[in-house]
Amino acid sequence: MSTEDSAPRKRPTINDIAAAAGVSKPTVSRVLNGHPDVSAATRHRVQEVAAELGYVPSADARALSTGRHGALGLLMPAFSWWGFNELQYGIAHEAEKRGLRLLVQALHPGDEAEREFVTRTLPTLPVDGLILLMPEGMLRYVGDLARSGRPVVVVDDRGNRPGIPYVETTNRDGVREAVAHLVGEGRRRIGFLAGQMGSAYARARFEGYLDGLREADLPYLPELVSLSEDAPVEPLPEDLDAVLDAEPDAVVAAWDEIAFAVMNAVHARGWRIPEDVAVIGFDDSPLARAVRPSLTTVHQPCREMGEAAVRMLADAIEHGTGPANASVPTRLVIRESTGPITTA
Amino acid sequence: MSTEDSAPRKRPTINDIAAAAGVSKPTVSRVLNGHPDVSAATRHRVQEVAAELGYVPSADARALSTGRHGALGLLMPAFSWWGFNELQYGIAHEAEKRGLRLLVQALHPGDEAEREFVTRTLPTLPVDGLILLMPEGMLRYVGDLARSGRPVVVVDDRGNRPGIPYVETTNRDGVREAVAHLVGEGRRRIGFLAGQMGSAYARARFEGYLDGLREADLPYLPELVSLSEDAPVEPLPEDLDAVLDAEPDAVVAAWDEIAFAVMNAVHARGWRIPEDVAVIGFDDSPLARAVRPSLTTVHQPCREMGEAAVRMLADAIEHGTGPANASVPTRLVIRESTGPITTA
DNA sequence: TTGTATGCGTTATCAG
DNA sequence: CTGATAACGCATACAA
Repeated sequence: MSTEDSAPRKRPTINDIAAAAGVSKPTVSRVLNGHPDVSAATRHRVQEVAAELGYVPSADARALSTGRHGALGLLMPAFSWWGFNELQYGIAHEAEKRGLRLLVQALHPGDEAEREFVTRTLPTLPVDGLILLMPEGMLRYVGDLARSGRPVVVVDDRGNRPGIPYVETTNRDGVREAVAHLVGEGRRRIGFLAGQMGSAYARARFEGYLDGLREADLPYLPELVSLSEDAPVEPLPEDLDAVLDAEPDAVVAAWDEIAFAVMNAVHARGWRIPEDVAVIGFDDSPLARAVRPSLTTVHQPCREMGEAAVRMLADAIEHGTGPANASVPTRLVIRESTGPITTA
Repeated sequence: MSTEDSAPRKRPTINDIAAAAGVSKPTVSRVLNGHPDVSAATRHRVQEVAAELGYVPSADARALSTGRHGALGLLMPAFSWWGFNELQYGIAHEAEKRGLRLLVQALHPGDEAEREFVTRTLPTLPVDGLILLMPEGMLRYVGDLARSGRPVVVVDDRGNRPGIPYVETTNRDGVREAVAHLVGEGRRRIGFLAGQMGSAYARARFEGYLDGLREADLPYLPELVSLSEDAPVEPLPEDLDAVLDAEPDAVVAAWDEIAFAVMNAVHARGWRIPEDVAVIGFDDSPLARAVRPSLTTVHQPCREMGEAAVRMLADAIEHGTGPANASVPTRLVIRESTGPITTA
């Protein structure tokens, strides 16, 4: 019905525009790239013709000519992470705003695969910069990454690499606020539970706990704290029990998974949440909202972290900016697992 | 310490290789692309020199020359989905195996944004094919997508578009098996709960329920079923209550969220799971494992679905294969919410 | 089996 | 302000 051909013809190039507009190729290029030194008349004509022809630039040709790919790469680990979806959306969104495409590269576990990746596939990626997501083992190679000539940003690095810029969240402050919230509800025996402490953010959150106590002039009671140096992600059941034996009226968990374990243990003892003991987590993973009672927790702004990472990377690509980390603020999300204390 | 320059020199091109190996450019190209008509001697020499120089091909140049980008695009919706991480990992993995890169493009909600996307940014994407993930509103434009000249595959299309190949899971069979499992545990009054039925997979799962009943010679009891035509994602509380009032000894939920709602309602009545009533979900979302009791559910193989999508797309790109859908098999994951019946 | 010439679509350099 | 011309790195006819 319309006048368009249904057969998808060859895409028009700047050559076609040039011919149709009666100007030269470079002039078209200048117009399309917004260069100032073009007469208003020709600029107008060229734009008109370009629109009429349905011109879309060739990313590949541009990349070849400029030496820049106009894209950045996201290296994703093999394991699933609750915040990945949001983080990537933030990255993709911010990248698009800046005219950058997003290339995703899956990382494979295992030494062999990592080495192979760094030496073989990494150099071939047509990207101007890299975002490395919680690389775990990859961290050993992060130096090589940086040396590959392209700027690198690490998101939520566990144990920051010197010289590599990273994006984190306000781990310390977030927990401090959480403690303050509990104090405001009348809690005085506030416990802290963490699993493995091998990461920078775990230590930061513990510091935030101490800050919170200090701020409220509460004493540090070792029996209310478990840092399970060598435990897996969650604290050992006996450590958890030990803390509960000390009868806290609130527990701050270093991350949500721990909070869920706490809630189960508390329920098992027949104690009520939040009447007898309040529970606060960290992350605001999807589970936090779904669990009963729903979990008050420190929201980790994954989408914003992704955006920040892209901003840093884009700056580094354009102005060769050096390492300048970013710390995206958390936000306390109050749900059902906290509330005024009821127990004597 | 080593002999390498630390200053990242200009990347070597096939020109450099040609010069160093004393052959011509095209010869190098042929060797690198595995063309047969090259003498073993030169082939060897070229490969040696290429390795020595640390040559990596330029994806951009190759794309420009061949007219193929060697990449495929994943269109991701703005909302979070529990299976996205796994799905994308499957896509990325399979794409890499086939030497394809993965471009991720975020979709923005809203009519204006969608139209803008299809007409402006979509044509510029340097990809040879597109994977469209549960596009919701985008479905209106899926025709335009296909007409853009590049093959398109839809993952988990709700209400399949004619002519557009899609990847789904065995919704019908999965539920049938779930029912069989319940029957095997002695359940006889098996209910079925769904939220909105506007999607193809919801209807398929209901059919599976009917299949299961039929297979076990169980009667279809309308009072045990709620299809809430116009409800939101979860069924209305009154519908749920109505089904429970009919005293089922098991409930199959069309997806996990519904199962969680069922579990809460069952607990609220003081009934035990699974002793009094068993519950089975569909999806195997992360919550299913975390909830107490953990949820028996039909596992939806997101990673495999991603792999299948890439296979279909790659075939379509290479051989221009027409629409040939894929159905990836589900797997029943038995956890605590089912078990032998105890109630009289 | 190998080399020459040319083209892919764009930007950059340099005259005019 | 504009237009020739070259260059980006690679692949492909075609000729040798």
